[in-house]
Amino acid sequence: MDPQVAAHRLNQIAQLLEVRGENPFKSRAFATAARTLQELDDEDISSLVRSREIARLPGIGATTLAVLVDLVETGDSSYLDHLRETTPDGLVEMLRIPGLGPTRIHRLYEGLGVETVAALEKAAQDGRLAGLQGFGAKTAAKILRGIATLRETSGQLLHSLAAGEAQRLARALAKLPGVSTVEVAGSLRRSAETVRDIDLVVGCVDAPAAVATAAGRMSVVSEAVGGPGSEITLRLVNGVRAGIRCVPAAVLPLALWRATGSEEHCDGVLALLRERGFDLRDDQLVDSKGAPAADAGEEDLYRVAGLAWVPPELRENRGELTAAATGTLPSLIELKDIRGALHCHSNYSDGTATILAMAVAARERGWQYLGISDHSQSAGYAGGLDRDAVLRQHDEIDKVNAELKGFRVLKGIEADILADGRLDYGDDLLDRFEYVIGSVHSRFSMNQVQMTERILTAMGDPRLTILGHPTGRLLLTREPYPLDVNAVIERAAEAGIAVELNCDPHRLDLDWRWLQVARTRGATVELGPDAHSPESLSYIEFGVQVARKGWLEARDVLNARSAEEVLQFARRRDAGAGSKHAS
DNA sequence: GCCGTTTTCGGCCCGACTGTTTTCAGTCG
Repeated sequence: MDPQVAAHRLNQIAQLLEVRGENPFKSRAFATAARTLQELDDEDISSLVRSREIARLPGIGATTLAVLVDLVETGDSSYLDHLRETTPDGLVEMLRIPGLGPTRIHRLYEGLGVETVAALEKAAQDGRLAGLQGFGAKTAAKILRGIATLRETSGQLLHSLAAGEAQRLARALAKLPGVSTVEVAGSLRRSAETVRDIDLVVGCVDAPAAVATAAGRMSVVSEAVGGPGSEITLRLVNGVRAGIRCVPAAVLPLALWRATGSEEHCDGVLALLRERGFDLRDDQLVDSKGAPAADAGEEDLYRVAGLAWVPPELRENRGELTAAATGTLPSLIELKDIRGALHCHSNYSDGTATILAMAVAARERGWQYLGISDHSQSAGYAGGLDRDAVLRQHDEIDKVNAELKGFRVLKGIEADILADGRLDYGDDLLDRFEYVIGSVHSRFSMNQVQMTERILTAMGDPRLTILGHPTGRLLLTREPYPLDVNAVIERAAEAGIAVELNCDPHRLDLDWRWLQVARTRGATVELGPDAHSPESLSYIEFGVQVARKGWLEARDVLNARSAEEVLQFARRRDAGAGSKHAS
């Protein structure tokens, strides 16, 4: 039993309990157990479950253990089956509509017999919803907007989820007879933040069509739609769609190139090829006489087109062909360039681990420093630090630093940017931090003028080092708040403030399209894992991929610098603003 | 449903915002 599959089942139980109106803590207990499983590195938890050892993990108790035992022994959960049979399918889907929670979903079901999103839409349109006790016209309008968002985003997957699915599917495909290699293509290879489906290219020893047929019969497949012989579209058991293209191993590199896209980028390259008398036929590079060039790879293709090789992340037709033709492609940042992280939480606020545990995990990643930036006092929901807690934390950081040789923990804070643009502590306390991240966590419904003014005001504070998750978006669930991002980037470049690329896979904020702008304007970018546990330090890996997509080089990135340089960056800003005050 | 300074049941993230009500419930971060 794969822990991810088990976690998925527990989450399904949690959601069903929610919409059935059961004790919310019961639902949360299942969600907590699911999260515990998600964090396991094991490929298979069967023996852990059979020995009952898994019950020693936090959040797994008698009932969740019974579900896991059922899953391992029968491959299914009779409890989940029972819940599914007695709960309309549409209710769980409604949880994804912003502004609609379990209680109201339950009331709509009881009061109006609404069981599906379509029926909900109808009730919102014809006035029945607004007539229900506790509901009104504004709620109806908000729900209709929410349904529209749901439709736009349904079927899309976060990059992080899709990447995991793609790896699992690739491993399964690699085991089929006649398969030599499996490569991830499409928007996933281009490191898009969300994807509609997974594209894989399969290199075959012979008979690609037979491999495609076999792929359609794998156990993880619920439905297979055959393409023209060697192509097949799969719908997996968990609803994810995957396009599989099977090709002779010899032409894999160029088949992969084509399947990687984007279409506009490929069309541009092909046009240049044709200008020079070459073409691509059956995934082979051919010259004007139609003779195929043996073993041609991606590099050869670009070379023949008169271009430098373009990294997959950049293939979006946003100037990369011109840059490749003139030798001005950026030297993209790599994971090994990262020397530390600055946006991390500890158990002082809503993180799960101690400062020491976080620091040790960071050191194991080969980093030289870790900045702890817990929430500030206004963030009550996240256990924000009051003055005493800040002072205690600084003492603890001093102790950890004395203990860890050759590694440094930095004293940071993620201070809320309040509604009026002030940072969430008085000046004397703010001065005690070695750097300050400012983030918006409340009052999202301001208009663009107000929100821009609020953030620009915060950026006027000389203590602000980094602007955290600048647009507040949550991918597939919450739109960014309205903001004049151009003005913010402009100010960041002028004032020497770093803008964050928050690396949490749900955020990836700033958007990579804006990173390209930030780089052009000369603003520094910080890659923040926003880690709440040692494991989530790995979010930096998504961040680096997205930073590459935004054309960033190591020199553009704050935490690709040493701890001393980071502190200089923070201090220089302080000093500069100080002299301005004096004049 | 899970957990615990702790042995048996009460607490579990808590305050702001929104839209509904006219004092509060539901949702969200």
